[in-house]
Formats: sequence, structure tokens, C-alpha cells
Amino acid sequence: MSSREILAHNLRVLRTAKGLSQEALADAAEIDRTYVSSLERKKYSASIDRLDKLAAQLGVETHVLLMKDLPPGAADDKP
Amino acid sequence: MSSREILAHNLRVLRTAKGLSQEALADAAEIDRTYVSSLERKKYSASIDRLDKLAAQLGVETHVLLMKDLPPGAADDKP
DNA sequence: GTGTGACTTAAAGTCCGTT
DNA sequence: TAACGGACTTTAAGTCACA
Repeated sequence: MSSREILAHNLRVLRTAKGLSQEALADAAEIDRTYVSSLERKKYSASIDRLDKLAAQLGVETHVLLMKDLPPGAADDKP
Repeated sequence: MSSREILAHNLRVLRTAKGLSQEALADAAEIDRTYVSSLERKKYSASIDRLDKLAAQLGVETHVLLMKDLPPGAADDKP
């Protein structure tokens, strides 16, 4: 299981759990909409600087984005 | 605390715990010698593909490389 | 709201060295 | 053994139009 696959999955799970569109997440994280789409389709091997930005907006620590099994509560919709 | 800083620290801690030189780790992970050095000096924002390679050689899961506090046993010298 | 292709450019990553 | 620089190649990153 590559980190690309895990990231793609967690990104989508956490994003939808928060009720965010790709566009909304991208705007909040100050990155391009199509780039979020690209990551969820495993097009790129994201750098850790980007992971930091995305994790902050999803309310999790960066390393959680690369965990095979998300910890309990990670996908809760809490501001 | 950025992921760059956490990675730089964990890389050095885990590497030395395994008794590996930067070069030995680089060779094993099939990445460049100077790049390992660069990551430990926070010069670059590593991509997750490289993290996978490094983690495999250090005997930890990729996400562990980005944890502020390493889990117990992570820095043990076990093959 | 999302997927995708084509394209550009900034940064990752390599390879050669010296200190 | 590790830090570091320079020149180089490859890929992540960013933008845009369109389905």
C-alpha cells in the first residue's frame, strides 16, 4: 500500500466528512482546485509542505493523512 | 512545528538508532547520498514517494516519519 | 462539483566534486 | 562521516480550457 493510495483515500474521506468540496478545501488551503483532484487520483507524489496545508484545513495532524486506518474521531465534523 | 522539522529529526534519530550512515541509508533506499543529508538539514520538502522508500529501510511505517513523538520501539535496532 | 489534457515554471532529486 | 556547492535532469506544482 503506497502513501499515494493512502493519501488519496484519506483526503477524500476526511474532506467529505467535513462536508467540503474539492474546491472549498483547495481555496481554504490556498492551493489549486485541480491539484486536490489530482492528488485524489494519485497523479502526483505530494510534498510534505502541501500535506501540512491540507492537514491544517482538515483538522488533523499531518501524519494522520498517511495512516492506513484513521484514528477514531479524525473524520468527525468538528470545527 | 512543520513536517520538514519533524522529518529531519526523526530521520536522524531512526537512522543513528539503526547504526546507519547517511550514505548507507541512501544506498539501501536507492536515493541520492546528498539528498538524505539535505533532508536532515531541512533543505527540501520531501515527496511521499521518497518517504516510503526511507521508511521501508528504517523499519517503520511512512506516517511514523512525520510523528512529533515516535512510538515506543520505533527506534529499536531490530532487523 | 469533478475529471482530464496540454502546457509552463518552480522545486524535487541526481551527480559531480571539495572541505 | 557529514556539510555543502554547482550544474544538471525529472517531477511536483500551478494555470487554463473544456468535457
